Amino acid sequence: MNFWLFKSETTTWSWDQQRAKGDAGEEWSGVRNYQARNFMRQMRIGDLGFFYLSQKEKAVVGVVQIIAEAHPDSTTDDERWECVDIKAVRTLATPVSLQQIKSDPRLSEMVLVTNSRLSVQPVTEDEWAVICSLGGDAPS
DNA sequence: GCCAACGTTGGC
DNA sequence: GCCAACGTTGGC
Repeated sequence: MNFWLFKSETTTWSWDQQRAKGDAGEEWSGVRNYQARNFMRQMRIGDLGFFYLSQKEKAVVGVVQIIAEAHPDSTTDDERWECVDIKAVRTLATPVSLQQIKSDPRLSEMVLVTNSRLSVQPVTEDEWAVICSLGGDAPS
């Protein structure tokens, strides 16, 4: 089991929209960055991820699960781009802000901190547990 | 709204 | 294959 982080903006794709898709989930389409795509290729069904909102909220707000492994991105004919499907699993009791993440020494190596522009990124098991704890959630 | 960091493109 | 120019992202 691996852990990931998906970055979105409320104005583009909100947590409410993601949750409204229910167990059917939705394609994480539109990624046009090789590093991000390569991480998606490594994802397996059942892996968990955080849903992070950049720009306005700047906080981890929920947990998602991979429900389909990498496949062609339906929003382009360009064969280079692939995406996975994810579904919302639960909302964190308390959103974990970027400020909190940056100020916590246990999270200083997070990709969110060291490479803030990467939109799909890996999260270590330790980082996963810390953020779940800060969010008032059991780390499962 | 600004700007630093980063990725991509294209000329050589 | 290098690198300058350009575009985009995202925190502040």
